[in-house]
Amino acid sequence: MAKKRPTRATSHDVARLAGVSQAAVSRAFSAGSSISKDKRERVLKAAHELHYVPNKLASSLSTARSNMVAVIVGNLNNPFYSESLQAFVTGFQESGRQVLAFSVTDAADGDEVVQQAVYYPVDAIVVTAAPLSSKLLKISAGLGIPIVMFNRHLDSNRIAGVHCDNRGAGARIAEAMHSAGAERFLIVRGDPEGSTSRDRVEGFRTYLLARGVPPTGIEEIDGASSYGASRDSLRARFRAGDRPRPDAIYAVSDIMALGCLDALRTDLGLRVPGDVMLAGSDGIRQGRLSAYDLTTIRQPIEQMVATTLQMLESAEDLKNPDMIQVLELPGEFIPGSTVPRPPRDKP
Amino acid sequence: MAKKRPTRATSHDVARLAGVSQAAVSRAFSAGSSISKDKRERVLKAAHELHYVPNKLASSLSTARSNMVAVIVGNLNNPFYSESLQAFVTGFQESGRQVLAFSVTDAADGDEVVQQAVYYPVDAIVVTAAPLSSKLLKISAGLGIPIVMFNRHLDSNRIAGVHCDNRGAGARIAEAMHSAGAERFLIVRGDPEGSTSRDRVEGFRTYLLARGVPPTGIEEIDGASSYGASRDSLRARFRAGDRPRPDAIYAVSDIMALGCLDALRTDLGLRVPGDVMLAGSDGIRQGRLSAYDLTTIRQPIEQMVATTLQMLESAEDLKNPDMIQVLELPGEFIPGSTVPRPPRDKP
DNA sequence: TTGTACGCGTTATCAT
DNA sequence: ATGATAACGCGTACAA
Repeated sequence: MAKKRPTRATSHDVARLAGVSQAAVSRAFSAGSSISKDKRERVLKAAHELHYVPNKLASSLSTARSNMVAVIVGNLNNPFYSESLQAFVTGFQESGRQVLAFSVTDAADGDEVVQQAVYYPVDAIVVTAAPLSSKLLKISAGLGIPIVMFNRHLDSNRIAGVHCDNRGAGARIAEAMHSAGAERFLIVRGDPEGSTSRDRVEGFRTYLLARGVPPTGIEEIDGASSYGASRDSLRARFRAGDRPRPDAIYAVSDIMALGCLDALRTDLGLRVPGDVMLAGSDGIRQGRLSAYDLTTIRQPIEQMVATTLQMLESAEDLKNPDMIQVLELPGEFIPGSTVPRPPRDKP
Repeated sequence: MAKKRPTRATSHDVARLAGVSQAAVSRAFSAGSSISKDKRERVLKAAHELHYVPNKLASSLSTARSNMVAVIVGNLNNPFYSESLQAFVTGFQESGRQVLAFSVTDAADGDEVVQQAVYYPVDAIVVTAAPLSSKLLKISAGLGIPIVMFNRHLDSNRIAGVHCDNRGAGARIAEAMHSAGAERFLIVRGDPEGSTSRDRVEGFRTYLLARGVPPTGIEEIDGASSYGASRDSLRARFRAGDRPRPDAIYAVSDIMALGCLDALRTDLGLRVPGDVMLAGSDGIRQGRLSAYDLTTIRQPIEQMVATTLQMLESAEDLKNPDMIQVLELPGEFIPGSTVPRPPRDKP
């Protein structure tokens, strides 16, 4: 009995068995290269026998294309991120590329994670989380790895990216609440470092101030971008009797809004929107479930991912400072049942 | 002005700049190799200047360890999968390994996806989805890549794996419902090819039949492992007036159970558990939200992932047929409010 | 079409 | 401690 060889078969092994050159094996496996039909078949047969599959890592050494893309996401327990990752994995898989997944939970270690990613000669990096401006710039310039920011952007606009009109989203929510008669507003903010939370808060505030709402009428608490933290801190805020309660709450992301909703209804026994109105932003599936039916602004994830993929197709553009584009897509207002709707027609 | 070089710096470039040999550069970057302190510093300085980082792909070519692990998940829109993936990415990241993520949505293309994964010389493959028995066996044997099945198992037990006691889970749910007085049962099944759904259904049925429930008292419909499909098909079943309605529903996974819950309460206006009782399995976060409070059996994801990681540590064992272990962990009964609870004390 | 020979960027072995 | 030099597995010019 032959001893089992511990290492996998190489193209040389196949070549030897098939009685051809190693180059022939390589050709047999690359579509559209000149090789006679019967020779290819002989090679494939031998390959099958040895359980041979080409080693993509080795091939990427010579071609300088790894066909791998690093995707850096935040906490996957936030459905927005897992929905995005799903879209990316599917999308890349279709174009024959693989996703090397990285998760950054603590904002702190964001840079370190990017560092890890860069050790692999990935064809591109997609960043959907982490506040890593300076480092990113250096990498993009120094290593020559194209970077696309998804749902994030830098003020400088020096890195390509796709994101939603978050200022507009905040403003639209403010409008809905204001026109529904709200007067005392509470913002539950997410990561203050992230552009997403910042922009939404800013859009919300700006709209209200322009409508004459006094600055003291807009309060702000922290929700740490999570369901649990939001639920806890909103409950605490409402139980602290020292200040008047808000009548409208804008949680900067849906997952936080759901925490707030459960705090209001379950923990505090309030009616939404009867006692308080509430809205979020993102448009995650969970918010659409009938038990919640959250009023929100939906991010067009599919379209955003598709756009990202397109940007990466023309990767050369990403290295040319003049061709860098930062795309801002509009969000879609989803009128749920947590903010009173305006009457249909004016009589 | 120097022209920007398009390719990334290599150890040779650094060596040249620092005036040392290429080997010295390699040593400077590998901890614990013999190199003088000042030489290392000189190298690191030069490396920093050139934005040099070691290319892990090239290194894995010589070390035969890629430090990459393929994780094949099902649809990430099922929270159970995204929670698992989150745990894997975090866990692997901590031990310096990277996750190459693959998603298989159609059960059909499962084998093809595995094929893709194998092109990369990953150190291991974790399969959390896909019904790919024969192919997997061949790969594990032929390529010598360790495989661990997560939340899945083959009848043959010839591939290492970790999963929950799904038969026990089904039985436990059956017990809760039966002792709460249910008489007509409905099973909403998931992927009939997957061992998970199959085992849970079997455990549920077996328990009831043993308690004298007639086979005609146990109905079965398809939920396609998704929220939407379950909601739709349960609604359809209840609106078809030709058969008596069940008084207990076991949806084989939580995400499906939530679909059923919304169908019952929102679409059909029924009370749960007043009119019908309902339970799921998995223990996803979403089910714990107060708007649902689903009765379920929780899978110990963290523990399952930790065990998987441990198995991979001793990768040699996975190649030795005698050392392959298939671990079955108990699930935890979570008494929610969708199945009536038994009275606390017997008088 | 086919084979030879070299390069991709690292690690590892061997002298020194 | 240090520097040549040989793998690692594959693409690909080049010559035949």
